[in-house]
Amino acid sequence: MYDNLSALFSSAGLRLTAPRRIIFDALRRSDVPQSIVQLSAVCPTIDKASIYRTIALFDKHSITQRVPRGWKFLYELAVPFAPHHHHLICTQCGGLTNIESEQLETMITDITDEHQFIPTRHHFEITGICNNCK
Amino acid sequence: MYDNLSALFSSAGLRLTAPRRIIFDALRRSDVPQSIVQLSAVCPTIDKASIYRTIALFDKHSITQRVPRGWKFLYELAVPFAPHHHHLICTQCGGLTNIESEQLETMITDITDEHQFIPTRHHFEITGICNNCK
DNA sequence: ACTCTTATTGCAAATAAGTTGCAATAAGAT
DNA sequence: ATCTTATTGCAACTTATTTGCAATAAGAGT
Repeated sequence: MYDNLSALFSSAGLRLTAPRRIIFDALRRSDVPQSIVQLSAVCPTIDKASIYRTIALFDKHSITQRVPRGWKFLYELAVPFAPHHHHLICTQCGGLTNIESEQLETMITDITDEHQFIPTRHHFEITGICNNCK
Repeated sequence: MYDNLSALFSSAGLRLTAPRRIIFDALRRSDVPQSIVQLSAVCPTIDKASIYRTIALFDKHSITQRVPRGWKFLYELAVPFAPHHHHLICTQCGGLTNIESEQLETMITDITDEHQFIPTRHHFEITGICNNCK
């Protein structure tokens, strides 16, 4: 499974080190996006500076993607390490539901075509009250 | 025009003070979302702490909305102080195009209905290369 | 208009978040 | 096995955000 990562890294002149593997695993193990603080707690052997550097690196190479949540960002694995998806966020329980929408993806093409815009990424999320909490 | 604000504030037991008016005006004057640092620069008479407190307040009362940009958040007026819209963001020039999409709004209803979810807000943006930059 | 109550401000200090320089370490190529 | 150099941990540092508190000023009541 690191084959993808390994290839990706070496083609970019980067090394697949223990800290990077640990952080990658922590992200893969979790079913919800993680904050820097959470990652730092889950990976106590790794220095805070390295966590920042690693996330910045992952982000730069699109291994992870930022998820805005409240006043902070969370991080989760991106395609191809996780399926492409979006979030339904419950403001009551904080619960998170992953959604996929073919319709959304085609809509993006419509919009970008209209504006002669070449899309490279997009972000979509809906906030509200989930079924359990209402 | 402050009538809206004024009513909104007093109904929440809040006071429409000079700093709040100044920050509100700064946001309304600008056609693009503003960072805390920018707001602070544009409103030099207002203490940084007050800017944070005011934005937190505006956010809480949905007067403004957060726009994630890079590793930071920007702020812009929300409905009903500005028309509901989304962003096309050019990674080359940093340019920002506002978009509206009826299709998107109806799609949200479809998705939330399916998940028995009550939507209160949503966020959507597309990143890529604009017509001028390609 | 004047007074009173108290929400709000500015200031300064404190805490938290994120960055950087550098010597030591360890990938991965040869 | 050796060598090169990307990467790490550490500590110091800068920047961002929060908090306590006395002074100020909205806005309600008179």
